[in-house]
Amino acid sequence: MTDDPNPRAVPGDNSSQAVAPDRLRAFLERIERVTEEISALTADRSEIFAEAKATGFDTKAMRALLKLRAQDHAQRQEEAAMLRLYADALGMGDIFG
Amino acid sequence: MTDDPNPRAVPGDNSSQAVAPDRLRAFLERIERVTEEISALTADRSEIFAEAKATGFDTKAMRALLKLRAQDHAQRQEEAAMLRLYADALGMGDIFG
Amino acid sequence: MTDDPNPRAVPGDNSSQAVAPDRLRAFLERIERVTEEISALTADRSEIFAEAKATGFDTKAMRALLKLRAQDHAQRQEEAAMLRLYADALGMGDIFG
Amino acid sequence: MTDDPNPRAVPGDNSSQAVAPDRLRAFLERIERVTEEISALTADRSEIFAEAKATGFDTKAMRALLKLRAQDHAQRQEEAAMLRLYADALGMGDIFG
DNA sequence: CCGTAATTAACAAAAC
DNA sequence: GTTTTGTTAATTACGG
Repeated sequence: MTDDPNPRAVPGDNSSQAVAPDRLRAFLERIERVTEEISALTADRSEIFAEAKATGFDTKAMRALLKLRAQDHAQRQEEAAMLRLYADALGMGDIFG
Repeated sequence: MTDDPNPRAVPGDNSSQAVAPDRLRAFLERIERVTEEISALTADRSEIFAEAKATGFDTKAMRALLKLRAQDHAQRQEEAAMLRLYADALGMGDIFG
Repeated sequence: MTDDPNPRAVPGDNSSQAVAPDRLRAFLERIERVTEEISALTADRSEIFAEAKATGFDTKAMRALLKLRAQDHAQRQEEAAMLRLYADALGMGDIFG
Repeated sequence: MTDDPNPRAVPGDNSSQAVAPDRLRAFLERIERVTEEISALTADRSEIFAEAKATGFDTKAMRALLKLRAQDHAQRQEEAAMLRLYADALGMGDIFG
C-alpha cells in the first residue's frame, strides 16, 4: 500500500537489510532436506511395487487393497476422535489423560 | 524374506489357494511402512512452513524460491552429466574420479 | 495435434475474430448458473446447521458424525469396487452385468 | 424417522437419554441431501469446464473471467443497494416498486 | 477479521 | 501415447 522507507532484515524489523536472508536460507535448506528424503522414500516405494509386480502380483489390485486398509485406519482414527468428542461433551475428557 | 511352505500358492496362479497371501501381505506392509514415513516427513515439512510463516515469511514466496532452486539444481545435474559424457567421449572419464 | 488445414475461427485461432466470443459467453453463463445454484444450496446447508445449533446441537459434533457417515459410504463403495476387481481377476466380471 | 416418545431427551440435556437421536438424525439427513445436490452440481460444473476445454478454451483464463464478472456483479448489487438506501432516505423508496 | 480446516482444480508421475 | 492416479496449490467456508 504505502512506501516503506526501511527495507527490513528480519520480518517485522524495518531496521536493516533485505529479508533476513540467513533465516530464510535456513528454512529453505531444511525444507529441501526433508523433500529429498521424501523423494528417496517415494522411489523406494516404487521399487517395492516393481518387485511385487515382477513376482506376479497385480499392482492395481494391490493399490486397491492399500486404499481399503488406509480407509479402515482413517475410520478408526475418526471414531477415536468421536469418542473423545463425546467424552469432552460429557465433561469426562480427562478419562483419556 | 521368509520361506513359503506352500509353493503352489504362487502369484498368477489362481487355481490353488487365494493369491499367495503371505507374500502379498509382506509387500503391503512394506509399502505401508514406507508410506507412513513419507507421511511423517510431509508433516514435518508442513511444520517447517508453519514455523517460517510464524516468523513472518510468506510461504507462497518461499515455494516460488524452492521451485527456482530445484530448477537450478536440476540444471546443474544435467550440465554435470553432459560434462561427464564429453569427458568419457574423450577418454578422460577418470578426471571425475 | 499437428497442422490444422482448416483455418476456421475456432478457439486457438486468433487470426480472425477474438476468441469465439459467443461460445465462450455461453460456457461462462452456464457455469455461472450452476454456480449460483451451488451457492444457494450452500446457504441452505448453513441455515440447517444454524437451526440445529439453535435447538441445542453442537455443530462440531455434527460435522464429525457427518464425516463418519461419509466415510462409511466411501468404504462401501470401495469394497464394492474391490469385489468387482476380484470378479474380473477370476474371469467372472460378467456377474455384475 | 419416528416420533420420540421421550420428550425429556432434548438437546443440551444429557441427564436423560442420549442426544435426541431422532432430531439429530433428521438434521443430518437433511444436510446430507443438500450436500449430495451440491456434489452433483459441482460435477456438472466440472463437466462444463471439461467441455469448454475440449473445444479449445483455456480454463484458467475462463476462471479469471468468471472472477471478474462476479466482481462486476457484486459491485452492481452494491450500487443498487446504495441507490435504494438513498431513495429510502429521501422518502422515495417506492420508486423501485 | 483472522486463522484454520476442508474442497476443488492444476500439475506431475506412472501405469498400461 | 494416453489415460488414469497421486500430489501440490489455491480457493472457499467455518468457528472463534
